[in-house]
Amino acid sequence: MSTRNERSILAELNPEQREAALYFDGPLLILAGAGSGKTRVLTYRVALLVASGRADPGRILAITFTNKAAEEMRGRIHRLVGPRAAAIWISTFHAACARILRREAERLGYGRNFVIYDDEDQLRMVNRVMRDLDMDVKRFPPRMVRAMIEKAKIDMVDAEEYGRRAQDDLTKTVSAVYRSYQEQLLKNNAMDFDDLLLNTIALFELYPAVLEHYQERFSFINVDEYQDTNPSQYRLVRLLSGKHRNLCVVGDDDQGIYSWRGADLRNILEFERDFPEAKVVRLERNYRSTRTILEAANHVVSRIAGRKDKRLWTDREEGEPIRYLFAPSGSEEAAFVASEINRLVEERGYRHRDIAVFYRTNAQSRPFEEVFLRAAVPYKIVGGFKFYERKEVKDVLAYLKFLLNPTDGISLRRIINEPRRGIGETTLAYLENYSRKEGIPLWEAVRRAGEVRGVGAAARRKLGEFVELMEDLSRRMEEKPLPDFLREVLERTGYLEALRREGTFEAEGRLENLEELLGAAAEFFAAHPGEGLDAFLERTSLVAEIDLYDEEEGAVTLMTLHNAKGLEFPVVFIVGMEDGVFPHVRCMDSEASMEEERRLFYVGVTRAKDLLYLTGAATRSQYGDLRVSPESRFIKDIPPRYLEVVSSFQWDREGARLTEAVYRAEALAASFRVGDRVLHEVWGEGMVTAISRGRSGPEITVNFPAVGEKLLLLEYAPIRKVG
DNA sequence: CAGCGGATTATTTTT
DNA sequence: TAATCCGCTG
Repeated sequence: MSTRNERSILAELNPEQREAALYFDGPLLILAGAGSGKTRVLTYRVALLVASGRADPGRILAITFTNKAAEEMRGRIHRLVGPRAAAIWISTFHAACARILRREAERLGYGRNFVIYDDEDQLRMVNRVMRDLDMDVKRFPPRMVRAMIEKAKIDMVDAEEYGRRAQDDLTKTVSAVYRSYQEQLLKNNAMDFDDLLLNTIALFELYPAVLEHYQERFSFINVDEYQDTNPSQYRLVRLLSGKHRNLCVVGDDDQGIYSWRGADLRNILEFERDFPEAKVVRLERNYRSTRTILEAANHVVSRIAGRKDKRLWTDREEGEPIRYLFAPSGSEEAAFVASEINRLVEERGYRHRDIAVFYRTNAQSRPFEEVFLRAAVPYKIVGGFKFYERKEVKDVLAYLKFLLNPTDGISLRRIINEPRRGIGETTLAYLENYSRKEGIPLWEAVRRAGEVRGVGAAARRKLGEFVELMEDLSRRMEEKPLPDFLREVLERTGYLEALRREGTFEAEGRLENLEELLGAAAEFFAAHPGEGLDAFLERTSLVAEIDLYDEEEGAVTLMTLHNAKGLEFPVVFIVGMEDGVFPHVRCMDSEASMEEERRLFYVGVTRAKDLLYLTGAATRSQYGDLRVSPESRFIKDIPPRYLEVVSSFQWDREGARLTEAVYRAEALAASFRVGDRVLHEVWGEGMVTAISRGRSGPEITVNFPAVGEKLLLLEYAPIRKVG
């Protein structure tokens, strides 16, 4: 195994990169524009710390935005310095906190095998708490309450504080739920995502000796994507770096796109105020994009107020113009993208995996999937239906969480009657009531079902069987290798059996997913021998969308713009360029959120190396209705000299054929609204009750007093608007 | 208690 | 449109 010395590592950096990678005396801010080699600098910096002997690998902490980024960085550092890379802490904030809490949580009253609740678990808990408190869930929707609690946590406002600030009915309600929710989580030995950060902060603040231990331990701290850190992450960074102040943050304020999740751009904008002695290095040379793409990107963000001044440059060639199409309809937009992809692959030698399609919201992937299937374009979607959020996967994980931590009532509730074992809502209500009254975990109440009033003989017997099964499985967990144990859980609980019996297409898919889960588990335990079930569960809770992305596959990648951060592709399509879609309607009413949308656009544009396409559609069918939008205002941010406008009728083959017919009907559809009065040649006057999209094109539903409601194909219906 | 079907409702981005 | 919820029935 050959590892690299300091000199050969440095040879691969430009002067600014080298300056940043070699600065080890106190706080350092690296302002790194898109494509400027930011990850490279961070990687090399850590490698240099190790290679030069300046820091023991175990005393370096590197925080990345996703697990995938962490693994990539570890791989790259490994290539530079060899096996020493294994001792470096490289992870996301959440994973690092989870790791610390595994060791220290008992000080806060949690067991060390606490479980991590995801959004869905959280919502269930909020629901349960609200029901217990007899709250009006119509007036205060649990989803909203959950979001408000989450917001409070992001701002580090605890239940106490929230209660003091509560003014109106809504905040008072949320305050009561928040308090009880937090109590329940503790009782269940569970933490939600935000708790991982907040509890770590609490740990450090309550136990100065513990803080000191970790301050000592992490003598070099590096944080990537610093522009997307939130207040609690900021607090953690301040705490950990408080002693040695060897803190290096890397980021780009122009790429801050997570303020809706609590990220605060001030963290990066005011770094120099926080650390007056900080050194600042700017990386402005872009190695990724053509000059056209880069210039366009510069124009997109140049109008944003209060940004750190920087201007990216490149010595790459000018490149081809950005192609822009505003299609008559969503299906034509998709058809254009598909035919263009085919052309790029057949005539210009691009591979499918060189190409990406970005959109604002996950729901926008559908029309592309449909057209890609028809046009035989291989594709894969990042995000959307998340593997670890599928019902069957979550069910099985709930079994494991429960076996590991029987105080976890949310998981128990989830599995106690899944598959159906005749333990219904009524029985559960008795049990939950009992557990609340006695102050014992739900599981304890289940075991004592005999003493619980109201539980009938049949239910009691079924509960007894369930208890026996769980206790037996819990014993087996110790004895068997974990992958085998997983299969045993699936078999003995009857979960697989129930799915097999169902025999539907859907059940088949679920079975396949479970096989995949077993495979993932086997893989995990092979890669991490000696790790337990808790480590596997932690991994499954903290995976991000992008972590599951594999760039080796020969397929076009479809993903949201948010997921695209940090990636690059030779060819990029940004679709749905319409006001209301991108920028999204919900962001158009405030200046701050419009700026964030603009930064999101900037992120998308700067992913492209050689070719960039922007496409939009005048009409789309949405929620069974036809919606009409103007082109995105972002298009006007790009000087026309960089754009080549593609006319709707310009493209060839399938595109052209599709267009003619669809265009007529779509335009027609756009001219009708629900509530319009129309005149039919035969049936006379009627009122439009719906406009929809059928198999053979747009359809219109009209209610005629004479003959009732009729569904008509717009293209052929002999109708016209009256009045 | 489970399953069905009609009604209702939500539609941003995710660690 | 589609996914979820709710209430009714067997």
